[in-house]
Amino acid sequence: MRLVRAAVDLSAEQGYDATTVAQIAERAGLTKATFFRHFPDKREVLFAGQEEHSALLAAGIGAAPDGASPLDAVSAGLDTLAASFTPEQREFGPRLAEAVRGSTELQERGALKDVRLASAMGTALRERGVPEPAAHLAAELGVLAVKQGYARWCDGAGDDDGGLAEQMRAALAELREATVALGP
Amino acid sequence: MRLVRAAVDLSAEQGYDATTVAQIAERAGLTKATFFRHFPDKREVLFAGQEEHSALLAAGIGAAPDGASPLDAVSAGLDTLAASFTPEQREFGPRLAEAVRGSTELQERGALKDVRLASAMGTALRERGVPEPAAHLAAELGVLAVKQGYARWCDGAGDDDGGLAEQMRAALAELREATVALGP
DNA sequence: CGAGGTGATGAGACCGTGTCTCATCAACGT
DNA sequence: ACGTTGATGAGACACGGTCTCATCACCTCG
Repeated sequence: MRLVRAAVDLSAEQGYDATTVAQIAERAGLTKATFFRHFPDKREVLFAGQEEHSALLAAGIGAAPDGASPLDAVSAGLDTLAASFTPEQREFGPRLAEAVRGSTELQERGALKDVRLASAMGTALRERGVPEPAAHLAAELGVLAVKQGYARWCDGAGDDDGGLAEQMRAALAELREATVALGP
Repeated sequence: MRLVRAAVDLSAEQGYDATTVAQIAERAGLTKATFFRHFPDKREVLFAGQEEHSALLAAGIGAAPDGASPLDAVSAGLDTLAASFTPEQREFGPRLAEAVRGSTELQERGALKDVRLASAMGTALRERGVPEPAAHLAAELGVLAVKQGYARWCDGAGDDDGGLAEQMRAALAELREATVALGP
């Protein structure tokens, strides 16, 4: 979408906060009113399409084999999610991260997206019979794995350290192992 | 603060989204301009004073004995935080929760506050020498313990099931035990 | 007691976000 | 050619949030 590209570019040039919706629309050859027909608010132009991530994670978790442990199910969710990412999104990641770094408004929206992701995973796990607070916990690990795995995938853009799914699964495994170091 | 009371009352009556800053200020006998001299934005009138929570948690974690495990340190942070809560905040909790339930705007701000909390705890743990990703993980457990412990404390308002610190520590212990149920 | 300083407030202009309504225009099938 | 549909533009509007200037109470110092 031209609007997304315009928003990312302008945010890189002047910062997200200093960029107005009118500017974004103008650079895309449109007007403010049209912008809001495509996105419910200004922040969403950079975060659009994340409800789908929740759905994919939940689907993957639900489709995991019956005997799978909670973290196995989460891992299956990660695979399903990772499969939906395109190479284009690998370049978008760092640009978004840079914009978010400079704007509390975007950090806020990002935090909400993460909460929604965790909530979706928790629900999917509970539907598998995982009790609380294990479901909550596994969901939280899942979110951390998604974020860290995605970050590493974006970083290692050239050198192929494996696909996104591998990065996410590796991150989850590390988190799993770290639980034993938490204490008595 | 009269402004806080006015904001909570109006949010309960009409919902937070349908409440304007001018209304809040008017009910408090003030004006819009004065409202923004006390709070940086509309959301903050309901979430004010949470930077202090981060500081208290970090202080408690930093002051934990040298041999303490990461979760022990978190537990010490919970104690320090819990000690700062007043009975008045026990009644405020459910009212805030109700307002948040009806407003994505407030959910967003709440999510950001949680992220900040986790970030502060993670930093304090890293300063104790806890490596990643254990520090991140312990911080996340800490946030869950704070939220769940606080919720239970508010719920059991009349019947004294123990203080806030006990509720938070119990929640943390449950989370700790749940880690073994996550899978291989 | 009066002059000057300080801090909190009010008044109101101003810009950006987000919503809404009405008009325009191209594409489409009939 | 006609009416329909969908995307867009134009502009009014309410609200959030910032800023400047004026007012007023209070306090201190001479």
